[in-house]
Order: sequence, then structure tokens, then C-alpha cells
Amino acid sequence: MDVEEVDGQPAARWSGAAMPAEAAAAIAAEDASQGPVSQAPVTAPFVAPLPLPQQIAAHLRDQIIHDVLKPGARIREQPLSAELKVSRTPLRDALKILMAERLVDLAPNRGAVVADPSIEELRDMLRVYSSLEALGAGLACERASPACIARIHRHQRDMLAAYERRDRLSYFRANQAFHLDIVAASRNAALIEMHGRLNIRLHRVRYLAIMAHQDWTFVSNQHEAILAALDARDGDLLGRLLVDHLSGAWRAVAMLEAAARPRAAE
Amino acid sequence: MDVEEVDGQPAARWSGAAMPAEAAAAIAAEDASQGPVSQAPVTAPFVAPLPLPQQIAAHLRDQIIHDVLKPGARIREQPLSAELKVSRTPLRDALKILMAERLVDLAPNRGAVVADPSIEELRDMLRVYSSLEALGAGLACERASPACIARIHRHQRDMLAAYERRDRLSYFRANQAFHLDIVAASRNAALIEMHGRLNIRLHRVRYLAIMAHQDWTFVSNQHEAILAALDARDGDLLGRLLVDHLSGAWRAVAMLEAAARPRAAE
DNA sequence: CCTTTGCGTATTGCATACAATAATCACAAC
DNA sequence: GTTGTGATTATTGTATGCAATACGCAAAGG
Repeated sequence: MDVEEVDGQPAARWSGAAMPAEAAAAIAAEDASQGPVSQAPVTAPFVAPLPLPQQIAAHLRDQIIHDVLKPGARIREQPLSAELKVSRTPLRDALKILMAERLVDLAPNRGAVVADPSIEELRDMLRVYSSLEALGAGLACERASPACIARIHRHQRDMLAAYERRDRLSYFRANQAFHLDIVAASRNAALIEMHGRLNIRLHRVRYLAIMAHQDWTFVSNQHEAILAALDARDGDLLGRLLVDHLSGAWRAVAMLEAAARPRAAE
Repeated sequence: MDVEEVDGQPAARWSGAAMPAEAAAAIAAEDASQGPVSQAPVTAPFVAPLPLPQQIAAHLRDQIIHDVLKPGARIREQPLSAELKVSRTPLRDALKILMAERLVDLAPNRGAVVADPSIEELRDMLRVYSSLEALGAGLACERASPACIARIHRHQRDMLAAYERRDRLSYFRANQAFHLDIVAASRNAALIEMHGRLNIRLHRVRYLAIMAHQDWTFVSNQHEAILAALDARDGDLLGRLLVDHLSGAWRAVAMLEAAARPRAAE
């Protein structure tokens, strides 16, 4: 509830305007605070004071994507600034960052509310998401280093182990890392950024879909096929597999949303 | 040079957090202030005072994508706030918006500079851009209304007419409208948004590539093929054609950048 | 009883003042 | 002559105060 808990991160040096990279790093750091996920944080012998608006944005983003701040909830500046012990100015900056990420909707004189995407918007986002991931996979087949591929294999093993332990949280983390690292292997900064953006916007529903799904069946065979295509450097096949795979994720999300949405869309 | 020239826009009612939609609208409104491009602006009998940060952001964005503010140029808050007759607070908000669009790079305590993407970054962006456009084309083949297709045909005619008049500016505008409307026909909000974002970041180089290219040859045959595929509702073919087409745009951009970049990348 | 209009309150938008940090330049030591 | 260190200056980050706008409620009129 305090901003300090966010401050405890390894504090990867703020990379200029790298909002999505920062956000992706936030997910990696917070969701997988135990398992080694991706590249190690940069050297950082500096304490890296990490600008206040980014801290606040990271804090609120965490609350939103983990469903602590529910969709549709209003965010008032004055109470929050008092609670976080900061002034309204950096808080406003943080809200602007989250607005750019489309995690909050901001009406002119009516304040900010947590974004509540309709089921159609979620479907559209997932469509683009899978397309970007397919593109990334194609590029990864051309440019991925063996170390990257090995890391992706490791994520698959982590997923399997987590599934057998019925550890949904670790499963979710490994799944995230699996997909993010496939795109990261493309070495295309713009692609990684856009994919990361969508991943954040979809994070909450995907998280809830995994955590709440009744019959939780691991699509290990699909992931195995994906890995095989990656090993064979077959980009076209890999793209098709990923799109098919994500359509499965869509079904889970749609089921969740259909069940928990008696109200009219925002 | 004054903010008033931006204020003169039709002032489409500020749609909440719709930064990219707003930006795309800005391009449409500014680049094609004469030709009828897309859907008419909303009713808006209200003057729509249009928040100050958005006005400033639109102003600066216009300066950036039309190469008035050169890449690498520093943007100081105090002089600009004095020049634009506004306080530093809304100006800072505007810079945050542009930072989210990656039109400016913002270092922690070192201020803002106009983004200067390297040639590799431009290549990466164009790769994603074409991929998104291919996806949009595929969706458009399923969902495009006859009116949308007719409008795209009209843009093609406008391009041809502009080319015969050797009117590069109108040519560029029609070309923009052509590509944007293909994606708009997909009816996928997330896709339109992301494509629009990339379009803005690429706007400057594409603009300069058209305006400065020595042997300016219109790729009418490619556009005709694209239109034919759209009429035939052949999404796969349309996607391939668009990717090929954009690779041509890439060659023009690469030529321009290679010529005008003796300095080291940022 | 419903509708409408006016006022009170609350919240956001903008401006300005202050503090902290980084870049610059001069000066001295090597 | 060059390099390191110091202070100075300029620019950004943060805090707070004021003004404008929108929401909610109450009261009056139909």
C-alpha cells in the first residue's frame, strides 16, 4: 500500500523514455521475483534514484494488472497523493504514463478511472498480440542466439514443473517469460515494445484466466510444437502455431469475461 | 510558431485517453486540410476548448514530423513556455505525451530532445508497420464495408492525379490516407491505434523520402494490385502485396537516411 | 409526483515558487 | 600544456495555491 514496496526493485537504470521496456521489466521483476527469468539487470552499482513518477506509475500498474485496483474504479488525485506521501504533481505525471499505456482512461475534467476494456476490445488486442508474436517468432528463427533458445526451453520446463505442482502462479510467470522471450529473441526493439505494451494491457485478464480457470489443462503439446519449430528455424510454421496457441488463450479469456460481466460495457 | 494555428483545427472532441487516435486525426487534419480524407469530424457544435496539453502536444508533434524541429534538438521548457504563452506545467504534460509516442527522448534530469531513430530502428519499425498493415488488410477483407473500399479507391485516384501534376505534397497525403484507411477498414481499434502510432513515428522520414527523392516513380501498379486483392477479398494475397510494397518504401527511406547521416547515431 | 433550475461542494487544470541535480567554465596543480 | 577539482549557472523535478469546471442535492414550479 506504500510506495516503498515498489522502491525495493533492483531498479534497472531508467532508460530514457523506455516506458514499455520499463513496464515489461516491472512485470518480470514483480511476477517472477524468485525465478531467474530473463537477462540479468544491468550492472547498476549506482543506487539509481529512479524518478518518482515512474515509481508511482509502477506501483499503480502493479495494482491494476493484479486486479487490486478494479476496472472502472476512480482514481482521485488528492487522496492518493496523501496516501503515497507525494505531491499531486508527480502523481499526475504517473497517471499520464498509465494513460499512455491505456491502463487508465482519462476524461477531461472528470479524472481518471481504471481501464475496463470490453470483450470486443480484448479480442482485438489479442488478435494484434498474436500477430506481433508471430512476426517476432519469424524474426527469431533468423536471428535468435542459441542462448535465447535455451532460455525459452527452460521456461517450458519451468511451466511443466509448475503445472505438475499445481502452482498456478509460477505457471503463469513461466508462461509470460516463454512468450516474452520469444519476441525478445527477434531483436526488434519496436516489436518488443509494442508486444510488451499489449502484454501489459492483457496481463490482468490473462492472469485471472489462469488463476480462476476451472479445468486447468496445460497445453504442453502446443508449446512443444512451438519449440520444435523454433529449433528447426521454421518461421512460418512457428507463426501459425503461435496464432493457434493464442486463440486458445482467447477462449479462456472469453469464458472468464462472459461469466463475470453481467453489467453493460463501460 | 504560435499555438493558435493549432487551435484552428475542427477540434474533434477529446476522446478521453485516445492519444493515438488524436494523433492520427491531427495528421489527417493537418496534412490533408484540403482534400476530403476520411470520416467527417463529429458534430461538435461545442467549441470544445480542447485541453491545453493536447494542443501543445499537437503543435510540437506537427513541428517534429514536418522536420521543423530537427531530430536531436533539445527542447527547453522555460523558453518554450514563454514562447507559447503557457505555463511549464501543461508544457511538461505535452512533452510526456510526446514521450509516450516516442517522438521525443526524455532523460531523467537532462530534459527532452527530439527523437532521432537510427536507421536500424527505422527498419525495425517499418517491419512491424508492414506486418500490422498486412493484418489489417486481412481483417479488412472480411469486414470492410463497400463505402470503405470505395474511399480507398478514391485515394488511389487522388494519388495518380497528384503524381501527374507532380504535386508531391498531395501525393504524400493521398498515400497516407490510402494506407491508413486500409487499416481503418479492419475495424480493430487496437490495431488502428498501434498502426497509427508507428505511422506517426515514421511520418517524418516518409515525408522527407517522398519530398526529396530524386527519381520519383509512382508505384501505381503495386497499388492497383493491392486494390484488386482487396476487391477480391483475398486477405493473404493482400498482406503479401502490402509487405512487398512497404519494402519499397523502406528502400526510399534507407537511401535518404544513408545520404544524410554522416554523423554517428545519437 | 415528476421535472427543472439554482447553488454548494468537490475535483481537476493551470500557474508559480522553491529545491535538487547536472552541465559548464574557470582556476590551480601537476 | 593538460588534467583534475571547485564553484557557478542553468535546467529540470517537486510542492502548493488559485481558478475553472463538473457533479450532486435540494427546492421550487408545473
